Amino acid sequence: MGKMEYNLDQIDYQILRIMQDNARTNNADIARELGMAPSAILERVKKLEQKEVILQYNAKINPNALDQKMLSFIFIKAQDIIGVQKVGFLLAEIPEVQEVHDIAGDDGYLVKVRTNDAAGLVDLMRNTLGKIEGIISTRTTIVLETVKEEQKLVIPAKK
Amino acid sequence: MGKMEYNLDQIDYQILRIMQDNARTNNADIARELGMAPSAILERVKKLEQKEVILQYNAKINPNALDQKMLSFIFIKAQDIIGVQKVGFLLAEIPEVQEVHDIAGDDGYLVKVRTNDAAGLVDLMRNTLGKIEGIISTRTTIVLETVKEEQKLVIPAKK
DNA sequence: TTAAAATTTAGAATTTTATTCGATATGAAT
DNA sequence: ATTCATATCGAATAAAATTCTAAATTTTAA
Repeated sequence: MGKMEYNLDQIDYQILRIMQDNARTNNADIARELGMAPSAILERVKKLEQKEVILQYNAKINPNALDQKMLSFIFIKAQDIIGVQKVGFLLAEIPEVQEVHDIAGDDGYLVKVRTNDAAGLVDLMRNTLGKIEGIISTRTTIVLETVKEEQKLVIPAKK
Repeated sequence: MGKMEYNLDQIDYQILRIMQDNARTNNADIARELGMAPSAILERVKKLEQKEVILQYNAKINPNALDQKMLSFIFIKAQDIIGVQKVGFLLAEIPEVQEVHDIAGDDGYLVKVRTNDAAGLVDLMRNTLGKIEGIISTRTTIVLETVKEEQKLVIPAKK
């Protein structure tokens, strides 16, 4: 698994470029833009899904609309065996935790967390992180303002 | 701006919950699940878009499929005037930069960057970051492995 | 509490899009 | 050249989105 040829061509890239910007673009529009038939686009998209090039479609929701105004990054030092992310998996189970990265250096994790407010963060750290075995220490960085937050990848241009 | 009442009810939350998981779920399916008419769902979704509760729909693309195997976080100390993120905006313009956060503490930014490999990172730092005026210093954290990476928000449950 | 106004919903009609499928083309391997 | 696999097109069909109006519900104000 993971060992696979994706073999994407320029048409795939163009489709990905469009879908990355608006996942609800319909086949007819994509077809028009690429000068192809809608059915051909459909085939391509299905194949991209099947090959797990497109992993999922999601709606980006405004955190403010759900009153989630606080964003933090927490460095977590753990006593995990290298390569076995026991603590990592436990962290990943927490709904407020959006990202968990195993990072080089201080043998630990970098975790991205979204909460309503500072109280929510404190609560999470005390009641949820606090109960995870194997956490040695944490260091929290608070986000004052987010300038950019996207997950768009740079898609190779025509050669 | 930003001062607005979202006034979301349980039905909206349910719709958001569904759309957050799969932005291509059709109205008929949502309607069935919520016991409503498709046209009512359509109205709701349109309103959610209009109120900017739903910000956009995007396809999550597998970074490996585009050979982007390297993920890094860079702390950037800048000489920006507080509240005026000149450097922040310049960083946000870089395609490989997915996130730019103004963080508390060392008056700087936390930046999330995706490149093909280590060489790509070095190249970016030298040729792109290196040309931005006002950057005092950088500290880079390299991600060895990502355990979780989502942007899903915790949606309030029924009261 | 009641009445008017505004909003939301259902359901049918219509338009648009997705999907299927056979025919044709393209390309690589034999 | 022949076979096999893959892609595309284009028409036909199925499904979904969208529009619209009347009825129902909720909100507001009297």
